[in-house]
Amino acid sequence: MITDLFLRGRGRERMSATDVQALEDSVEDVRTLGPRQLLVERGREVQNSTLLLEGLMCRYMDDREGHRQIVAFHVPGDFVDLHGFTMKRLDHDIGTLTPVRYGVVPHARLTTVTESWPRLTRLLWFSTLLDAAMHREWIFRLGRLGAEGRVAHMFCELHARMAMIERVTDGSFTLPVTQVDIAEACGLTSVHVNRVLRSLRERNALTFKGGVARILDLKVLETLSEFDPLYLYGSDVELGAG
Amino acid sequence: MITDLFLRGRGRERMSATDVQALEDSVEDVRTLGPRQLLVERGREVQNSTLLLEGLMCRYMDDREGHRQIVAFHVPGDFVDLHGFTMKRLDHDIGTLTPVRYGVVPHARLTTVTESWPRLTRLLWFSTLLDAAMHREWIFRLGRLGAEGRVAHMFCELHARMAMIERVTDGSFTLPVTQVDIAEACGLTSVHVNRVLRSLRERNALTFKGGVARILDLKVLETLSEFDPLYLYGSDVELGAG
DNA sequence: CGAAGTATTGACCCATTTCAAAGCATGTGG
DNA sequence: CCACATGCTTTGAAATGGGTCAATACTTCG
Repeated sequence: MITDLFLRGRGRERMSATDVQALEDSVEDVRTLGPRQLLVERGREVQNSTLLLEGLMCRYMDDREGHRQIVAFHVPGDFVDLHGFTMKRLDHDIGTLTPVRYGVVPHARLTTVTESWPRLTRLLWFSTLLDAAMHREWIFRLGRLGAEGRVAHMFCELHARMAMIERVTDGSFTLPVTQVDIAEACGLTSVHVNRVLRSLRERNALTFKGGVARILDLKVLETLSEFDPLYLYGSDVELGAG
Repeated sequence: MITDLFLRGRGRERMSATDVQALEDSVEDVRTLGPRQLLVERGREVQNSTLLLEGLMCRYMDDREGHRQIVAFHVPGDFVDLHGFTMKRLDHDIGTLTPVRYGVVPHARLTTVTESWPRLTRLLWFSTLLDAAMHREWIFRLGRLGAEGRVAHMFCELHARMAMIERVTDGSFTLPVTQVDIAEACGLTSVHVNRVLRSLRERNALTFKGGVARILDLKVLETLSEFDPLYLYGSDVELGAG
């Protein structure tokens, strides 16, 4: 099943067989792309949405001097640009961090879904709102946390998301990003990220080396970052009849 | 028409008469609430969504020590917690800044909308994605802009949104918030907001006094904040057949 | 008139940035 | 298999933007 990881742990389990089938049928094609490639460019009109199957992607905005702000990370199972379905043009770029495999979902098929499968429609809608909830959490961490809290928060969130798709073994997971990427997500400089990572290592809270993150003390990380995973689950999805 | 301001300038104009009617019919009741009141509490289950008709509201998250991060402002015409429809429990609080008048929209009626009015459904979905686009812009401003840029950005955004609902006269609009509120939205202290406002005044860019904002030089504000209103319009809303 | 919230200003402090240099992998071509 | 380039990480020293603390003034409202 191509869509196996979509909303894993957050409503997928309660999808009806017909809804699962309708979702599967919406995927027209599966493609691959290399690392550090641009998939969708800001302002360009889009006709398809992208279901990430394997690899890491991110969404970002560059400022006038080319400084980058990453606004979201995406892991397998994420509908990376489902918002493009109703927005048509995006306000940001979307690129790969690693080599990826992804499903192509034409907007025409999504229109059909909204016309025939109201319950699946609400679930797709819900999945875009989970992204919005993550955005809010990022606003909080940038607005209210210091450097250690921000970095800790990023690792807490990715740890939780990776765990949902069974990508965590023994507190470790592959995260093939650089310290520059972390800086661009946390609103810091890479120099300072380096110092923060050292400090977290010295606290025995976290190691990050060679693209592998190992959580040593989740409690400490959660305390530092005031992390509460509630926002990742959206508590109860209302599937309802339909 | 109660829903007159909903998506004004961003797709409302192209709604069919039946869609407008269906939206009107979804409003069960109109209520009022005083200033600085909590309307929806984080984690509490919600059964209705709120269409703001008059006044100002905001959404916010408090940290462990009670420091507040505002994650969104809402002006008349905004569906403040439409995301509650599929999320059921919110990850943040919602409160009023001024006295407000608002429409109550039961989720049961929204379920009916998704079952009978796919085009209206897509439009409602789109409106929640506009909020997400604003979130991303806030992430950018907190992650990449200095204090002046952040405050300038906030005023640029509110100016544009107020203009869409015809609340701007001669570059001025009512914005009954304190410097503390601005600080809580921009990730600054109120002391520093005060200094930034003085600096913007001395640049002849903006005055903010007694709850009234007057834009003196939008160009300067836009340059300082790298503001581009693209994200507020979503350019073309895909209404499609329906 | 007094109280409480809000705005303003000054002085000092510190977290993070900036600038600069060096160390370490990784990969490519000769 | 070495030479060299490139990109990532690490560390140090100096500079700075914004925070913190503290005092005073202004406004609104009971």
